[in-house]
Order: sequence, then C-alpha cells, then structure tokens
Amino acid sequence: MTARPLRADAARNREKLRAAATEVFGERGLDAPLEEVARRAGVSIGTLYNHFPTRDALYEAIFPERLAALDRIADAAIADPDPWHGFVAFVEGLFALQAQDRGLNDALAQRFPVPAEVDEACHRGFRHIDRILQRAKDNGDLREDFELPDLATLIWAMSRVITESMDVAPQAWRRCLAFFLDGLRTEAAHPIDVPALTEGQLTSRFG
Amino acid sequence: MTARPLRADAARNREKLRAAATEVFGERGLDAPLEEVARRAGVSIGTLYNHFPTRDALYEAIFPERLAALDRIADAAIADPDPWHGFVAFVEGLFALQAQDRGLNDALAQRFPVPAEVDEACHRGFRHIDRILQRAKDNGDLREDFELPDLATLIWAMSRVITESMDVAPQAWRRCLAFFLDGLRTEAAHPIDVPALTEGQLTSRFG
DNA sequence: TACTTACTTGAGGTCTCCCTCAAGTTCTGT
DNA sequence: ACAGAACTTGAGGGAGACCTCAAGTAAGTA
Repeated sequence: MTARPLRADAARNREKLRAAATEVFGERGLDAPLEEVARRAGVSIGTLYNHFPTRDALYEAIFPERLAALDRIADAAIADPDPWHGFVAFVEGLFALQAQDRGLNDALAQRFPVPAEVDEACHRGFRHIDRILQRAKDNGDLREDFELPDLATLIWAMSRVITESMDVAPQAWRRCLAFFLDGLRTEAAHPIDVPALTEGQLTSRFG
Repeated sequence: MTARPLRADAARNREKLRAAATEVFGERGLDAPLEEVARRAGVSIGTLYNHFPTRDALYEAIFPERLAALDRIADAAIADPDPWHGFVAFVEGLFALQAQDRGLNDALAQRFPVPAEVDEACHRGFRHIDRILQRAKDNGDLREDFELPDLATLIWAMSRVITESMDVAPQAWRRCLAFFLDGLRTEAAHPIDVPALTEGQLTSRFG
C-alpha cells in the first residue's frame, strides 16, 4: 500500500509538472493541451503521462489547493458580522478567484467533466455555502427564493462574463455582478414562477 | 459583375447546404464541423467548399434570417405601450431565440469571431435596442445606469446559462433572468462604481 | 445526339492533439 | 564503481478536422 518514495529526480519532475499545469490551466483553461504543460515543465510528454496517466489525475493534483482558497473565503463570509456583506464578499471573492484562474473558472462552471474527487470537494464547499445564504436570508437581506442551485447558475453566468471581458476590462464582471446582486435583495424581489434547478438536474449534465 | 444564374443542380445543392448548416449550427454551435454540414446536406465536402469557400461565407448565408427574427422582437418591444413590459419581452424573446439556436447563441455572445457583415447587423440591431432601453428609463422603470454595453454582458451571462441548462431544464434560464431583471428596476438600484464597457472594449476582443 | 462547360467527388495532404512503448539514461544501494 | 531498478525520452500511430485538386459526371445548348 505505502508506495515507496519517489526517486529524487522523479519527485522533482512531478513537482515541475504540477507547477506547469497550474500555470497553463490557469492561463488557457482546462482544455489546454497537455503537451504545452510538458513543454513548460521542461519535460517530455512521456514523463507527463508517466506521472499523471490521465488529464483528471492532473486536475486532481491541482485543485485541492485552489479549492482551499475558496474555503477560506467562505469561512470569512460566515464570520462576517453583517450577513449580507458576508454574502456579497463571498461571491465577489469567488468570482475574483475565477477571474484569476481560467482553469478554476472552467471547473466551477463545469465546462468540462471534472473528476469525481474535485466534484465532491465542490459539493462540500456548496453545503458550506448554504449557511452563508441562510444567514443572509434570516437577517432579512437576501430574498427567500434564492436557493443554492441559483448560485450555480450565477456561477455559469459570471464565468462567461469573466472569460469574455477579462482581457479587455478585468473588472467588468464586477459591474454585471452588481446588477445581479441588486436583484437578490429582499426588497427587490418579485415573484418568480420558474422553479430552481434540482440537485439531480445540476449533476446529471454529464454521463 | 452580374454572375450568370447557377445551374439547376448547383442551386439545389446550395440550398440543401444552407438548410443543413442552419440545422447543424443550431444544434451544435458555430464550431460544428463542416463535414457534418456536408454529410447532412447529402453532398460531398468538396461541394460545400465550392459554394462556401470559408466558414464565414456559411455564417453569412444563415444569419440574416435569424437576425430578422430578432428585429421583429425588437419592433414589438418598441410598440409595447408599457415600456418596462416591452423591455422585458425583448430580453425574454432574445434569450428564447438563443435557447432555440446554439449557433445564434454563439454569434450573439461572440464566442467566435463572426464575419463583418453579421457583426454589423448586430450593431444595427443594437442601436435599435437603445430606444427600448431609453423608453424604459424615461418612464422611470429601468435604472438609469443600465447602458447598452451592459446588455452585451447580460447576453454573455445568459448565453452560458442557456447552454449549460438547456438539455436538462430548458426553461431554467428564465429564472436566472428574473433575478437579474429584479436588479434592473429603478427602485432596486444601488450605485455601482465600475464603469460600463466602452464600445471599443466591446469590439476589440478580436484582432 | 453530341459537345462544352459547370459542377461534384472523395482520396489525400496538413495540422493539432491524443497516448504508447522500446530504447536509452540516471539514480541509488551495495 | 557497478548492477539493476527507476525513470525519461521522443518517434510514431491514431483520431478528427481542415482544405485542395485532378479526375469524373451531369446540365444546358445547338
């Protein structure tokens, strides 16, 4: 079970690959060619496949670190004495992360099927987030009919705004978000007759 | 200059290609393989290139019809006695079109560079739209700081929501839009400190 | 009916990315 | 210093899409 430790050069290469993957996916998104990752790591494509037999294995090596950043943002949001402010800070922090990292943007918007492990981490995070929403609702700030799946659709929405505008106006997504947030306040709410996505609908989009 | 008329079989093939392209791009988006278009038209790939030497030529053959539908929706919106209702009907009609046609969705969200002619048609449409917005603002319904470029970002946003949810919940985008619209009412408005995209920023995203 | 010209065909070259594996290289323990 | 295990290499085969062009077919005209 306990695999014997990697040889020194192998460990070095593995780390170079991880770093290169973080860079490349961050810049070009999750569909970046693996040969670019290998090239940037200064290693042959064979070595890449040696360490990470599949694309998913690379994703798994990268995402925990990113998702941890997200957790920190969520924690801060929950700790915020003002629930609405906490909620706003959370979504702004989330999207700022996405704006910095095309790969994370792709992953959160689920533009590509993502390995189970990463997916599960997102779900754990999401449950965490439920508390942020609930707190803001209980305080009368966030409209009652905004549910967790609606946050997922907001992520889809913003993910495109981010990718399309980032090169030309890196802050433009904040404006779009501001309009949206103004619609999420209790006093702005008008009844909506379309139900939220179900958990099943959210997860069934891939095989 | 006045090209002599096409031979009968050629005219038939050209039309079959147009129809197939409409179908294929509608289902699979603007990046659908041209060989699929040829296959569906029951014609060889050579013939396709014969009639439409570039992808853009195909787009140009297809979009005028679609954009005309959009114009009709805009006209109806302007004719609406209630400016806010007209505005809402316009965006709902717009996104309903996009939900029916992945290709149009791609084109309006400018997911791919689109030929100048199509682009220009969009711009003409957009100026038209300015009146819809202005009317709703003048009537005190639409917040003053919502500008034309903000509609472009809304299109980006919704285009992703549409593609991601259409297979699983074809109406889900309406819910997301409803939240957004609630943020566009005058009485929901809170000041926003990020400026709208400029015309230049909107158009400079491609070479 | 036969000829000319217009049109169609699809195999095949190119490109990009995927992934594999036999041969070569480098580390590590003795 | 050596043997052997661990690791790396990159050429190469495969898949999918792009686009071209020489050879073949069919429409229009006399």
